Amino acid sequence: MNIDQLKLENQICFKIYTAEREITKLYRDLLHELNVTYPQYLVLLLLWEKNSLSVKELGQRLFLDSGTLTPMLKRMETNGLVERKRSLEDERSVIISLTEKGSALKEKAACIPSQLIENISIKKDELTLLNQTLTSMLEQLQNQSGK
Amino acid sequence: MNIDQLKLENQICFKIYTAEREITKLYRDLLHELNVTYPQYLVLLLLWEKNSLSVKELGQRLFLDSGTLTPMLKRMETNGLVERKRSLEDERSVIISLTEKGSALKEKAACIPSQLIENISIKKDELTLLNQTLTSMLEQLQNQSGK
DNA sequence: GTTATTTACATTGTGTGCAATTTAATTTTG
DNA sequence: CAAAATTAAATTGCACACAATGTAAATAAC
Repeated sequence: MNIDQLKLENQICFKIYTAEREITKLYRDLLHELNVTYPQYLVLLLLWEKNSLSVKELGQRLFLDSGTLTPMLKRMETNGLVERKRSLEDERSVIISLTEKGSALKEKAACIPSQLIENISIKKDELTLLNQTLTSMLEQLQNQSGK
Repeated sequence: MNIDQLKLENQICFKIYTAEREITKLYRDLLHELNVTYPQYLVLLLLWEKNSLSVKELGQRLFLDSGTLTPMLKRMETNGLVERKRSLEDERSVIISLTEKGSALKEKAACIPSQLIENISIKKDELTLLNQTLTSMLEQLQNQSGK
């Protein structure tokens, strides 16, 4: 094993850990006006595509479990962004749907992806490459933890 | 703005967010035997290099503030890994140093970096490139938030 | 058809992560 | 040197993230 790999600064995992927090910080500023957190914004992104989704579906898309989602969705309900209703077909399932207010936020949020890219200011080539590398890394990781 | 950028799956930030959690999960397994969390392991990495550091120095290296570090270091103290002492030169400063137990963990942890790389199973070229890209991205982000 | 198993959420408890504020020590300023 | 400003930690409060467990509904097994 290379001795340099023991140095914190050279560890890819520490970089990803740090990058995640820097990005969340950036989103915090951008989302401040909308009064939502980054994980809540992710939920909204999915609901803006498809007006209602079950907790299970949200969890599958975001890789989050009910221990995280249930309290988060309750906070979003309290803030008037979503509704939570038991499914009629399957009483175990809870359907999350956008309220008018939650739906209306979509317009306010339209500028966020471009603002974000601007702030990251990464070259398009690099972005594509980074995306590819992370995608294959994620596949590895998620297959492994699935075992 | 490209419409595809609105899709969750294409968002680089979501990938980084997800990768961070997958990596932390992987570390959770690897660190289970040592009975430390990933952030605690990061503190130990720094202390294994230099036996004692102030909370401020730890914060600068890890980009964490006292609100995170103070309770975390107290937990590590409770678990017998570190000691916390006020600096004699500057009473505002708290010096964190390794105990025998904390020091001894280094050997047990020696195999972790290689195990991790194995689990991520990324090509060496890709790893180098990923590291470079994240490094420059982090510089951008950290310069910006410093403003 | 009843029992066993599985499934979908909810709950509990622990550990970050960070904004905002407080406290005490040190530096800087006038 | 005394008052003001700065600095280093600690504290408070909130929001994830997740393991472990509980609960009720649906499905599978027999």
